[in-house]
Amino acid sequence: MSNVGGMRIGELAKRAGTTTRALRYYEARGLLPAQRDGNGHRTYDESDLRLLRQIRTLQDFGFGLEETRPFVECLRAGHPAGDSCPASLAVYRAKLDELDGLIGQLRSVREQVAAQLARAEEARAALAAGAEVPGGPEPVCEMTHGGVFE
Amino acid sequence: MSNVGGMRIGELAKRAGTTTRALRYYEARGLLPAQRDGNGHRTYDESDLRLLRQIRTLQDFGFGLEETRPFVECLRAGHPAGDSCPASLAVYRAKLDELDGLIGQLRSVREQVAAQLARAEEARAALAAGAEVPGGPEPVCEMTHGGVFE
DNA sequence: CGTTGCCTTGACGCCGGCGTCAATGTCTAA
DNA sequence: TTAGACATTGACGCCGGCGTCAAGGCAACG
Repeated sequence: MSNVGGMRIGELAKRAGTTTRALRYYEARGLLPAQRDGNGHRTYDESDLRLLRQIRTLQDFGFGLEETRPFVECLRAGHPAGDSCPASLAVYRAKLDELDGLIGQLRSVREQVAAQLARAEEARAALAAGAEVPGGPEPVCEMTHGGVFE
Repeated sequence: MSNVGGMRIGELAKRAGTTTRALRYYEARGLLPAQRDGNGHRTYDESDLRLLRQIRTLQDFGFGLEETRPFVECLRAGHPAGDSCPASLAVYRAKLDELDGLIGQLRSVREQVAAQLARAEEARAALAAGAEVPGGPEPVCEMTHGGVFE
């Protein structure tokens, strides 16, 4: 059943498009344990590659490492896909909620910043117009005039 | 011109809704320098409060400390508002771009996660339907059945 | 026999914005 | 006098996901 194609950490890293440092980190976190050969070198097989790819995919989507754990365990349990298990689906849903909340916040902030910008630009336009009027307000500082007083 | 109402760090922090630690941090960053009294205690006046409020407002909007600097310097230069200066407007615009990019990314991720979730749910529905058929696929593991094999 | 190349563990660095001690000083009220 | 409430500087901790360096081991190749 399990593939015999043992590879070492460098090769696995390359094939998954990541680094050996990351792999050791995953192992330290208990996310991707490795077999060892006679020299103490980590040994991985094809199924490890699948687990690792699952991790990487989720990471690229912005999932935290802990959030990938259910997917990895699901795969290790023999399921056809990392998201074949309820726990994985729960993570999906939680992430959707999180994203919705975040997107909402960011849009709100964006609106307010845009409003501030518009207001400030208008104020500056009003100032410029006032400057054209004889007896307009005195110049405010160097930053509004390109370092004249610098 | 400058207000005589000298207060110490604790009071300023309270009035601005922040902490003394933050104020010392801002000073260390050169963002909000303070006068000292005979005992080496920091002394602030009302104008410092205005600067600090500008910083806090922007921070609440998600601006980094360095991004607040133009606003603070603008105020210190005597302008009526922190965003009366071109440099501040530039920060506004940069932030808008940043937010737009971020929001776009998050929406893209949201769509893909939603699609994955839909796909996975459909797959599970198909599995369940298959189980009802005589001679359906064998049960996959404990995670799909509530810990039967646990 | 030396060099290259892969592997090992351990430990510190980074980023941002402070929180949280620790040890010490100063002023004030009872 | 003593306690309490304020202040000071210095320094380490945190979070996440590694990067990067250090010091060493083992194998294969020329």
